[in-house]
Amino acid sequence: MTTTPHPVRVRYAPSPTGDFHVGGARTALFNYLFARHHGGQFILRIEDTDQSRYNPEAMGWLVNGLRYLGLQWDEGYEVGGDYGPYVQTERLDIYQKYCQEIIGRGHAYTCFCSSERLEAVREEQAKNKLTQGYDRHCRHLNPAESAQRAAAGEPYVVRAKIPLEGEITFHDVIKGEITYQWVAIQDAVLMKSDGIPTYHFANVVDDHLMKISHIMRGDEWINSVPLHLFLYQAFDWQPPIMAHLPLILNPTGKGKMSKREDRAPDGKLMPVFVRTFQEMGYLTEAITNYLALLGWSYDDKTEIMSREELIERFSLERVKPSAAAWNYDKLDHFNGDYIRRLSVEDLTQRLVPFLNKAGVPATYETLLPITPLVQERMKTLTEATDFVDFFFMAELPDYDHSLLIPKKMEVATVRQILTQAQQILATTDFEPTALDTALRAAAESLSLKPGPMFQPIRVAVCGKMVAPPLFETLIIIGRETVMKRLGQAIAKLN
RNA sequence: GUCCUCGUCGUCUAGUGGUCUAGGACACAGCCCUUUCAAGGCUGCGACACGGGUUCAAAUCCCGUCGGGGGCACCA
Repeated sequence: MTTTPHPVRVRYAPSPTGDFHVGGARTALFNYLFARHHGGQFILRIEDTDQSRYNPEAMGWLVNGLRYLGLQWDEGYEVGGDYGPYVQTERLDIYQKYCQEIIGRGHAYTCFCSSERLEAVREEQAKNKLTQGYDRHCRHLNPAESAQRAAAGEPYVVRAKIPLEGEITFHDVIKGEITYQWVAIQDAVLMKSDGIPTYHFANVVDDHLMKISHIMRGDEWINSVPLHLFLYQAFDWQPPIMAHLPLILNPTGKGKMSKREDRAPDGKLMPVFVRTFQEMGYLTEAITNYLALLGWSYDDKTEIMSREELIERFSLERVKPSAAAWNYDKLDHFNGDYIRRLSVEDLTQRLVPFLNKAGVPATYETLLPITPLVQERMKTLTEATDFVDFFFMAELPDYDHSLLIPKKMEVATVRQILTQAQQILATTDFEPTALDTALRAAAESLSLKPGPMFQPIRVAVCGKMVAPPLFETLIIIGRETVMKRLGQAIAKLN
């Protein structure tokens, strides 16, 4: 087996081109768990070598997302460290230096082909159904001559001089042994014509310079490993241990998880950005636990695990090689579970901002007694609004009077129920046992079961069919408001 | 197309030659509890892609087929 090098240094290296995606979050989480498990360093490096796709909002989304997920990095962007800078565009001179070195070592060459020519080559290849790729047109140019042309200002890129034959085999901790024929590998661009390195080059140089011990990244990168290994060899560097994480697939299992937030056939939003999950009220603990289980498992039954347990138990050996489909239902279940595990105080505190944002003027104090009534009914924090809004309204919004009438019940009966309720609630102590006794007795006197008796009262007081338990609700709302709403309901029936 | 890779219930997974008439979770169905909705309890439905080997014995090893996913940019 692979011995784990010490110290363990792993990195999450996103590029600031868009919103922070759950796929990236899972990669970051695995790196984080691995680092913590081994007492190593978790590093955040920014790979912003694509000037054209740079999105100024991306860094904010990233940093907020990582904070929300509780993935504190030890070194890197904003926190610094001994191997900085950690933003690639601040390391351009470093790449230039190594670029000259690899050319000098004869493992890379300058290429003067225009993008027009490259496109033409590709078109020709496509037409003849040949393998796509650079035709190595400039590979055999005389180095001295090339240097002269470059010095004269002719635009050029630098390409890897990939071996023309033979094969390369490497070991991936998750996937095992993998072999590629060198012929299948392109003479990839290392340095773009604007002097900025490509991902491949910057990534290898940085991982080496930053003493990265393990590379954990999405499976979509595995095809670039031969190129990277070529670079390590060219520089005579020791490559890190590789671990390619299984991809996250769409809920349907078809294709890698969408980069955009679409709606399901039933109209429900299917979030994919960390920020959206946060806004919808998914708990850090829940989403993190769910994410950990996408591709990794501890045993045959344990699913709910605290951060500490995750750190203690995580290992690359238990990461599966096959892709996993995202399951919103299961995430919801986890979130509901974690919500129920929260103390009433904690949940109340977390709920207030969500309610306020939805326009419900709840405060910690006013919400505290209500929280226990709704705690076990929520899957997400945003759902709380529907359960508690009527507690905070002076006037109930208009609702259809038919809601007051249970199926198969006469309007006259409903009127009776509400009138009875009015009489009882005018005098009975607002205390659970007293209410229970009085209202059940009333039901019996009307030859009704408690259910049908309570339903019209619930609707009258809450304005909706589904609401928290009745007696507790009545008590919190208070006699005065209850009496008023009962009166309004009766009026509605006339 | 080509290269790489994956293949256990609908989904997430346990399983590394016998303890598997394949275990758990989500979802679904039924029942119980019950003042609505939940939560909870119980039960059920439901899988080793297929075909060949190897072996006394295969979900587990080998080969092939089929199916899925990913890559093939001066993007990462």
